[in-house]
Amino acid sequence: MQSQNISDIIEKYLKSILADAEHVEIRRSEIADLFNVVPSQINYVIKTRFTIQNGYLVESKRGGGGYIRIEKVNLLDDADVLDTLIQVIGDSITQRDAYAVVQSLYEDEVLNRREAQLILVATDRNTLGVDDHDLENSLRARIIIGILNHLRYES
Amino acid sequence: MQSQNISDIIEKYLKSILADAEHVEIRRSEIADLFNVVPSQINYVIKTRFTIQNGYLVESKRGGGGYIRIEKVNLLDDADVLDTLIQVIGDSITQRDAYAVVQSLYEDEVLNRREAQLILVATDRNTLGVDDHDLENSLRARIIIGILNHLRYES
DNA sequence: ATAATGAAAGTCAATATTAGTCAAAGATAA
DNA sequence: TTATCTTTGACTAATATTGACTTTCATTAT
Repeated sequence: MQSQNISDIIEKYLKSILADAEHVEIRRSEIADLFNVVPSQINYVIKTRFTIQNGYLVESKRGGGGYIRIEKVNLLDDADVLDTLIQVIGDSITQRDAYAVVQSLYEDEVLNRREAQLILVATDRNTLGVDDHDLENSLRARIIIGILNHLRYES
Repeated sequence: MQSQNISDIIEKYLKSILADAEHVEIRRSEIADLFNVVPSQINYVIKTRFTIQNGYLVESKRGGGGYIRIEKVNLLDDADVLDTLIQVIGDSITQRDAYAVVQSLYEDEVLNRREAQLILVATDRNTLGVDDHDLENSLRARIIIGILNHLRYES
């Protein structure tokens, strides 16, 4: 019923491998062949679904023996998660990236489910309801960063 | 009582599916074709008949493989209290009044301390950081109302 | 060594495929 | 009649797909 588009299916495939392994290493053209899409669609999937906001690191190499390697990283392992995230957010963030950030915080148990939902609602496009996109994205960044900064001062 | 208009019929159709399933996931154009109406009429039906006040959550995605998904949720007992608050807030609220609203929700145990703090941070004048006071107050109203609407149901 | 070749992956913009918005026109009810 | 609800469609926005062109790297030939 769901995931009718190929990108979602490829995403699930890669994540199913990552569920059992530390990382995935693919040959772009092989995955493209496997799902009958053009190679550059793999880049699209990675760019939209395996960002650092989502908690993934991607590295690759071109030329003979080239590869794309995707690794799931745990933000809590970093010296300071919140600082890292705040840097990544900067002064503007899209709803999609915000979702990824909040999801990562939930997975790392910085936020519980209810808190994560609250933040997503507060920063939802429709909630903010401003027509200027730049303003919307900067408000979202301010709200999330405000909350992240608050989290570091409470027990 | 006869309710012979198409919007009512589409409403009944969707609700009959929801009687047996947790949620419905449709392709807008398919339903529009099925009932011989323009696609945007589906939006009209959803907007007028599947509101959160009636206990429905709606989410959608555009682009290839896009969909509209309607989910029936359980409304909580607090729902009418929330209605009252939403009315009181209207389309603008000062930081001081917002504090009072959040405080009372905390006292009524609708929110715990951490959640209350989150909301106050998200709607704080410095967090929002807009110069225009009217805009600030209306953003604050939208955020709090968005959250109150979210608190209506069990997720 | 250096140059040429081929085998990868990357970029980007055009196109395709959905859903959303809004306001005008039409229909119905009060 | 008038107010509200419904229907329609033109326009907008978001997301996905595709392919031509570019860049990088390893290997082979000179």
